[in-house]
Amino acid sequence: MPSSAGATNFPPFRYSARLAADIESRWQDTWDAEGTYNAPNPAGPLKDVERLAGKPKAFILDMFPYPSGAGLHVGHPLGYIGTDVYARFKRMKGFNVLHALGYDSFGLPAEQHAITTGIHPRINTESNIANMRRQLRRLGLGHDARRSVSTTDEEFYKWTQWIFLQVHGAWYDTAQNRARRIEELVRECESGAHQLPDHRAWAEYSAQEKHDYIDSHRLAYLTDAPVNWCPGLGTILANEEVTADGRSDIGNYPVFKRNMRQWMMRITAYADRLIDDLDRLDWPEPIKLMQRNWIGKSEGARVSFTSSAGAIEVFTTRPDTLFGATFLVLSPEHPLVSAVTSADAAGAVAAYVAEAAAKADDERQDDSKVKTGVFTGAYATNPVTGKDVPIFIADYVLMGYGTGAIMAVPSGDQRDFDFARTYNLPIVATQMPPLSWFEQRNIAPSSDCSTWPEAFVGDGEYIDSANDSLSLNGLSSISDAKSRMNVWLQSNRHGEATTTYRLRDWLFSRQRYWGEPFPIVYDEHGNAHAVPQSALPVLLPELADFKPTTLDPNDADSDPIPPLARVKEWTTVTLDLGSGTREYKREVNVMPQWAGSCWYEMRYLDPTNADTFIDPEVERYWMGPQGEGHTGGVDLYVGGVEHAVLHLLYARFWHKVLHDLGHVSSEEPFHRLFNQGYIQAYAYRDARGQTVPATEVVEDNGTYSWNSETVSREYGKMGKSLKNIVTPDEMYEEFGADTFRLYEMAMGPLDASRPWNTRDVVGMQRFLQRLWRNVVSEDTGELVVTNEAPPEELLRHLHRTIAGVEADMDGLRFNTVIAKLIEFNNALTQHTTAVGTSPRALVEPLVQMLSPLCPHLAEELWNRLGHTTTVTYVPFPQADPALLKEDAIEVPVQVNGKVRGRISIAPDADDDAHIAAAMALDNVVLALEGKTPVKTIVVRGRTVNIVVK
RNA sequence: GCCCGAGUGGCGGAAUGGCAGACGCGACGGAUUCAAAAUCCGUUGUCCGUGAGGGCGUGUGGGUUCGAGUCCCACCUCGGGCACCA
Repeated sequence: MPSSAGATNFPPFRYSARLAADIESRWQDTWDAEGTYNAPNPAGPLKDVERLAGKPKAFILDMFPYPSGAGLHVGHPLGYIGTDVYARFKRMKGFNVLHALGYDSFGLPAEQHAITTGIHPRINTESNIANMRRQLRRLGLGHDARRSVSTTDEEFYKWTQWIFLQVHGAWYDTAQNRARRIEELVRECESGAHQLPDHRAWAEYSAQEKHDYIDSHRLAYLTDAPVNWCPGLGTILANEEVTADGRSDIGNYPVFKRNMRQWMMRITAYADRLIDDLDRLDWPEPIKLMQRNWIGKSEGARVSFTSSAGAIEVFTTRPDTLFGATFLVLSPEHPLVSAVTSADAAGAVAAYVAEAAAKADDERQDDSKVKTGVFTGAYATNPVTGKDVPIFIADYVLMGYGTGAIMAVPSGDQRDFDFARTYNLPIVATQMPPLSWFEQRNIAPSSDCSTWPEAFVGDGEYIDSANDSLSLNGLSSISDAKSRMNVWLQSNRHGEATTTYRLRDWLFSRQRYWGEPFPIVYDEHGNAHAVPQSALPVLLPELADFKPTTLDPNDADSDPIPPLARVKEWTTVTLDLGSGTREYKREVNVMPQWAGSCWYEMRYLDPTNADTFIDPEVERYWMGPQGEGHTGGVDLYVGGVEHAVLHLLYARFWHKVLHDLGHVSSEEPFHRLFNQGYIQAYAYRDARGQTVPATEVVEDNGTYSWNSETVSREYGKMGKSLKNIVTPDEMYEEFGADTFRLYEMAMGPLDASRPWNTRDVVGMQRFLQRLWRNVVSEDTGELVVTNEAPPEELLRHLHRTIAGVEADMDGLRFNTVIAKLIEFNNALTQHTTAVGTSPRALVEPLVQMLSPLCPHLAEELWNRLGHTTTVTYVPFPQADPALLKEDAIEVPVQVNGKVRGRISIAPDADDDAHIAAAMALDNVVLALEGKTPVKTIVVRGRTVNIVVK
């Protein structure tokens, strides 16, 4: 029925989903068979020097995907299509392009899946990867398949472990400002070149003391770090998995914040370089800002206040306001809390400390909450005023930042101001705010802070800031006042200028199974030793049960038993590490998922190298610095903003360590970064709050209904539970991959998030159908292209299009590329419809420009046009400047900024010609009637504006 | 709460400080058709006007400028990150 009706009328050679599927699978097979997208290396197993042929290189990279069990939805490939289009464009511009995709396949979801199903995570992970490869192959991405590595491959994680050993085997030399091999530190200790902290010589250190001293300098080191320990689940929890009242999200077990022995990475040693080198990266400014804020460098001072319990060191970023410090606040965890607390206050203080321990850090710092705190009953002395100031404890002060103690200057800090108001503490101004500050707040200027509604932060003249040997009075800049105060503090031994960072060292241990084992063993004294490189990889042992061992939920002092700890035959190992064959215990934690994603891009470059993680020559070619002062790194890195801080910071840190140790020539992993947006979707709920299938919802004038029941709409991610998933497979079925690719690129700028709307996809299919018809007859399948000379106007239009498309492609503005191609194709369609044929001189460049976006269709048309080789490496069309020049352009004429008409004028006409033409317009004459022109502004070729009174 | 970003027709969006709404969807009208689909052509921010034309319009309020979607200040709403999801 529908088939017979359709079959009789439907043109046999129309570009339909079925024809697209046929074209697409044929070309995908051809590309695979011919290795069309294989990129040659200058050395090593993938060496092919002939194909390098003096081309410039472009290393284009997508953020490392996790192979999810749910498969892809249409939101996932957005970035991959974007990089593919760009990579194809660069190939046509003569670049040797490397584009590949691997899998970040360790991690929690696979482990959770294994726990619930009992299926080994490797089996599950591999089938997920296979499914994702199938879905992506169908998209026609031009990836070099030989370079698709997975972090769970033994040959991959061997090198992750090797890099861990490099970090472990290094220390940071602050004098040279770089990492060096730990053996060099040992030699410097032995020779006396290294300054030891006590007065003894290295030779006087015991073997254990030497070991401890060296270990304490490593970039990977063991320490007691605070974690959320949940014995009821047997695991450590993320902050987000802990509820506000300190229990586990899952199971509602108690969670204890306590210290545990963990591997850490000394990323703080690189804080300055991680900040400074941002200046040399081509990254979006907001991302750089987020990294700078995350590292949180602040220059300030440590100031020592004397108290009954001894000196209390505070860190402040505003030493210039020390004269206004009217109380001190210690973190509840501060070691001096119990020593300073008076007998009277002891009860209240102990209760507050316990309460604070149960809160999460982010909750404690929530500035919207009322500040809480308790007076300790003790006082300290302000070193500049000599006055006694009360000591409080309050949970908004965190132990992990600065010294865990602050001097409170309520007149100059809003949190201190709130606290002072709550507890009736004195507020003393040390700076006079400018008049405008008072005006905005509708109060009379006064240095009496009782009239102030809030603290003043900014440059203002210093007042009441003097003692016998120091005066800041009359200064008006914060930095001048700071440096004068710092000099005074230093010379009077009350403190010193210092720099602190918000950045903390990186906690690197996970009490899990599905991760890289550490290449570390412990001797009978508990000392950690590196496994020799020859013993890598340290393979993950087989396991049948992946559950963490659960313990008594209320026993805060128990220790986690990670899955690996249960594999007795694995944990005990006999090795000769230089002191004879002995028995050692393996480290039973595993690395975090970040580890693999910190260096994977380098393995793409040399995926099969068995001798080294990457051949230095290969690294230099693809990632090396491109000139003096250039950091080197990936030429384009595309991924979501959600990785703005952590992944990008960790990867930069590892890269810098490898650079310092001489393993890589580049200083940074990712030279240019671009953040793609998200494709989101609408979801609908009925009156009971149940989600209903989004595809079945109908819209009528702003109201939505499902089964004639009104439903409410919400906007967010695609997800199974929201019943709003659309998959690429559905799009391949309904439209074909090229239409799907085109729609994803056309729906908005790559860096913006937008909602998916299947209904709109047909617009792109119609465009491709029109384009197809301009080349191939729908009825006969014959070419409709001839060698006729193209009309002048269309030729000009083509060259305007080429120029615009090239610029937009370079700027990753694929949505406007597509708009320009559609405009040109629409113009061509008019000609072709009228004449019956299309000029080859217009069709071929159009097909070439389309090919990065719709590679299958372009290959097919290119082939039908008589070409026998792939369109992939055909040079991109060039715009002819002679055809871009216009005889006359249209310029709007404004009167007082309002458009009153348009003039047509030569593009190189002078100001007077513009004005004369503008004044001659009827509508302008009308608008000027009875008014006096006072000024005329001409922006040549842009606008004429006549200002009248 | 803190840090970063975004708000433009019915919808997705376009616009080096210089003609707001390119291109696509939808809607409406026409051609074709026995009819429909498909295709092709046209209209489509809004209000006033038969028309030429004019008023108003880029989340809200202010400011800078001859001129502001674009720059500055404040506010509102939404999205991302906050260290064991990665």
